[in-house]
Amino acid sequence: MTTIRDVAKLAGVSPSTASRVLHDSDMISEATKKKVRQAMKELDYSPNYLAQNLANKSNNMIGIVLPVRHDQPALSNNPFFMQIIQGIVTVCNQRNYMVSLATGQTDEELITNLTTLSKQGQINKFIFVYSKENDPVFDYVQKRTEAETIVVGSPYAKVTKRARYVNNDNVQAGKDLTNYLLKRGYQEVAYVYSNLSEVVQEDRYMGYKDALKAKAEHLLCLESSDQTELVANFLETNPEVDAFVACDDMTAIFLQQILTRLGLAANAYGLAGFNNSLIGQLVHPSLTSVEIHPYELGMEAAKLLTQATTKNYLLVEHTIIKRDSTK
Amino acid sequence: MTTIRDVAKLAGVSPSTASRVLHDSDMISEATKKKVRQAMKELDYSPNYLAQNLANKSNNMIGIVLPVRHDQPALSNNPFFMQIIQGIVTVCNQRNYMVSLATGQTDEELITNLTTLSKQGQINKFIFVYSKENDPVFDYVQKRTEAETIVVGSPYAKVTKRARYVNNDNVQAGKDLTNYLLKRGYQEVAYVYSNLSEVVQEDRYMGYKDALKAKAEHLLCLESSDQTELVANFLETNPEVDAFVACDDMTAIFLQQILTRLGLAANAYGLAGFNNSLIGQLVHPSLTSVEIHPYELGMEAAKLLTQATTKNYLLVEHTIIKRDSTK
DNA sequence: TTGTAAGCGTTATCAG
DNA sequence: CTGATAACGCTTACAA
Repeated sequence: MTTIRDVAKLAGVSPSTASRVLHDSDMISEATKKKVRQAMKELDYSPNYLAQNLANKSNNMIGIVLPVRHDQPALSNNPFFMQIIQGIVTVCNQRNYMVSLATGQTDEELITNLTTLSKQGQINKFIFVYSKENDPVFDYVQKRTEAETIVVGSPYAKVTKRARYVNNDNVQAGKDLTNYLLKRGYQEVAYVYSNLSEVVQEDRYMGYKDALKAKAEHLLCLESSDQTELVANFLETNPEVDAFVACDDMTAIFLQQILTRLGLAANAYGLAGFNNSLIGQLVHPSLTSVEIHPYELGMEAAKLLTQATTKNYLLVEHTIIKRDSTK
Repeated sequence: MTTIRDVAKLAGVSPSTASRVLHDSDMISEATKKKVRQAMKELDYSPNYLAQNLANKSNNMIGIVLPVRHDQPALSNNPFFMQIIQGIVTVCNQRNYMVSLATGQTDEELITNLTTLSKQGQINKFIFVYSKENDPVFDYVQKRTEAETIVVGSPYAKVTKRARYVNNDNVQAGKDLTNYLLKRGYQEVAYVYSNLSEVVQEDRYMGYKDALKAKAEHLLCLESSDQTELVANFLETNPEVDAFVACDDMTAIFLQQILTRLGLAANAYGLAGFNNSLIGQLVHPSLTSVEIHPYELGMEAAKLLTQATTKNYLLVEHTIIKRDSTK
């Protein structure tokens, strides 16, 4: 391992000078900067973060908090962890931050792990990649630690300087998607959800309602692709409906399967979902969906933590991906 | 932040003694151990890893290598990243290892990031959570670094002490699943795949073939739920087929959709997949599938790296989850 | 069995 | 502008 002393020696300067060059201090002459940088290159030097952090009492680590293992809702609510994480990691790598992970089997275990991470003085910046109501883990971090926190997802708690959010504008997305269907010529659009008590589904529903204006609302609650009867009844009671906005792609696909099973043609109804999941692209007819850009969500969350900023609530754009399921 | 000096002072010993107690050295008397531990408890002390690692020139960090962002195949091949990662993190947290992440937009960027991590002397243990043929990133780590590596997935390269694997026995799983269908009374089982050049699909196919023994093989290549014609033709040419083993749940679901579209009853054919994906449970009829225990895969990978062991190839058990799609 | 002191690689303070 | 020196928190010879 080559250290900053080696660099200094080769460049014929003192370690402190070399250190200053490393940080591009403006109290160093261009001449020596050149010399030192040359030496760094020759020795293929890269600084030791452990030592840097120890000396600085700083730390360039951010912790990603994953949902606990058995938290099915949190896990399935958000099929984009990987992409969010990739976004976070990309930004952090660029900015020379290390990314560490924390999770556990249970809330208690996760809290213990987070405490350890935070007490060791290693990490005082966390990104929660899930968002859920009354999360004891989140509450703990807020109350018992000094850590700065970003949540990716819908805010359940109050937004503060120490608890900031990166999210999509789900209300707007719901509105946009519904309007898109209306513009495509569909007359009566229904909203399909699985659990309205989830903020995301609720937000998208608000947007849907908003887009309808004078038009009548049609609501269908669908939890699996088993519920053929339920859908048949719905179609009978709501014969005017000619399109569906589903709260997510999975729900949309369940509906699609049921419609097929009911013997309806592929394009009998307009159908659109959210999240632009892989499976939605491959299904027949391929599903129009709202891309929510999870990668960008992750990037923004990481940026918020790695730079001075006043923002504490940040919205990431969405995009409607038009496919065959909407005429 | 409370340091080991604080502990030592409170316990009335020297820092080195306190340090020794921290590591349960056997050259310290039980009496002083007790005193020191008491002090640690009182002060709620926990050691600073940065300092420990710096002093030790050791490092208790392992790096998880994610596929690069645009590597769709690697990403969709493996819908279990999150669970694998949770397994890894759980074990590492228990054993006081930190987990760090690396990824990038491109192979080059990822390689740069890994080099940095490794040169800084921070990390010399990596877990690749994806496995792919001729991966330049993997090759780089093998050839240019001293790092120990574990790959979760099918080995593409030679297994060595420095490149170890944790995987399922996919051949056996293919065999087991096919045999299960045969035992259920299905007579002629077909294998459905999307790309046989992927080791996983190929392995499962080998197992399928193995289970058939005297029986005839039937192969169907299906890439999306669009291909209604293709399936109709297949059924015509292979009228004796009464069940399908699909290379994964997604493929199974595509087939299920097409069969429905062809007007066939839900249980006209037996159908089973692999991976026990969420969507397979919710689909109608719910899908029999092989659970491959990704969480355990992650745990085993982490164990391999955090304890002395001679094993360099480890198989994790699979389980057939029986649902409605197989009578 | 315990304490002293040097050192891990870096940075910050203070002199020059 | 640059260089010595002490310090970050911990470990480990070496000494006692």
